Amino acid sequence: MFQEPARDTFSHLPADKQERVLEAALTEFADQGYHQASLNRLVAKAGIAKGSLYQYFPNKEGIFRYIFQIALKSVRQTLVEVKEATQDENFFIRLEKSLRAGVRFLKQHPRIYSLYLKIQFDRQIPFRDEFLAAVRRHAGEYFGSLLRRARGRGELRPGISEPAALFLLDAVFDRFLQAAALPYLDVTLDLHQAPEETINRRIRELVDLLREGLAA
Amino acid sequence: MFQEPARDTFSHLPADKQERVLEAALTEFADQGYHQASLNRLVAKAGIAKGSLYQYFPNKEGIFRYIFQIALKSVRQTLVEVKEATQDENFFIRLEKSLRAGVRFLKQHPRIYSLYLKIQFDRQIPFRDEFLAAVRRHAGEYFGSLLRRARGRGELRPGISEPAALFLLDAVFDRFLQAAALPYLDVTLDLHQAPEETINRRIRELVDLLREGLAA
DNA sequence: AACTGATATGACCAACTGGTCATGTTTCAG
DNA sequence: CTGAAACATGACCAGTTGGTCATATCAGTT
Repeated sequence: MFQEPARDTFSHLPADKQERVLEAALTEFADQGYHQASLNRLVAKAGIAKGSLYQYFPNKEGIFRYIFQIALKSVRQTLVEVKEATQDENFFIRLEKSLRAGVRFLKQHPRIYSLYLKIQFDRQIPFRDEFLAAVRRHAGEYFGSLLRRARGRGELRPGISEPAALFLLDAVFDRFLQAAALPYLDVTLDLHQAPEETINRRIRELVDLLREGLAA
Repeated sequence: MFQEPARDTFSHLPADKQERVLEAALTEFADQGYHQASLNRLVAKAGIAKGSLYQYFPNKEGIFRYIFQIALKSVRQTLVEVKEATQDENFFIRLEKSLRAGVRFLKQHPRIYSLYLKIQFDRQIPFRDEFLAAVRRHAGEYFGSLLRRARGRGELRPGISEPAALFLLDAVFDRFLQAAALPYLDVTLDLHQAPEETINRRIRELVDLLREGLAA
């Protein structure tokens, strides 16, 4: 899917310089999105010359792709870890733990999460479709795997539509993280910058609703 | 919350000219978002001179605010209509009809919906917080009203957390519309440009999950 | 016809963008 | 010590942006 968008020069750089450039790039893209990101600001932040940037990467898009690859790798790793760590537990417990892991990721990597949101809602990012498809595929595989395992163990109500269930989980999960990351996006949960205890209580309430439903 | 961002001159304009300008502005902002929107393109689309635009509005932000007000009014009206039309029906039926109305709105006003998405994920839109708060408040009041009515009639499982339920509804609703409007945003439902019959089936499946839950 | 205030116009401006490139500087093998 | 390849640099470029303004045109009143 991705060919290497960085030049050899970049990989030969001293590690701390690479780090500085990647840090600056991640910050700039996460703060500004793709189009609004300014390479002039980026090089200033990284403390390198404009020309050097073009020795490391072919163009703006190349930098963006490189950053995105790193971000995606980080997400993938987290998903795998949670999946393995909860392998033998009950489905709804796994949901809770997945949500908690998501919130943790978001606090540890706020810029990666912000980058993801930017991609999601800025059409005309080059290759945006590829990027989004990759992320969604990961999420879909993750929840799909959890769902099938749960069904195999008889933890699910028979006859429910798997695509619908997958959609529901993805929607709630995604929105929960958004609400925890951004103000104004949750109606009444006040998740934004809430203490961990509050967040965990909300997670339990939500999973309870998913498990038992709303109806009397 | 909003003072009038358009100049008198604009309101004195012949209706068809106003229409042309507003059409062009809505299209440009919906397609490009706030920052990416180009006033040069806008005036070209509207068929007016650059200077004229600045006779009608004080600046770019003023145009944006004006467009947003119109869009919000349109959303508000739709919500009120659905609410009144379904007043006496069962809560879960109302949910289904709300979702269907949402999808209908989205097909009829794709640019308004796109505008909303753009606002949601572009920090640094001027007064973005005001805008988002206004939208969320409407959604929250709508679902809150439905929920309280349902509880009053004993249609809800006792003891469920209202904020959590509200969050759940808002999340599913919002994501469902997003999935219907954009490709790549739904994992497996394939709502994007799906025929109405498919969409309605998915709505029923989803509401069923919300009603009865996932657990065996 | 003459005057007047509202409206229309597009050349123009400073600021900024992504990207280039001639010219230095550093590194290191022979 | 020499030479050449790798790397660094920032002035520079064409293009675009939001916004201005002197000037022209129009509509309506006297």
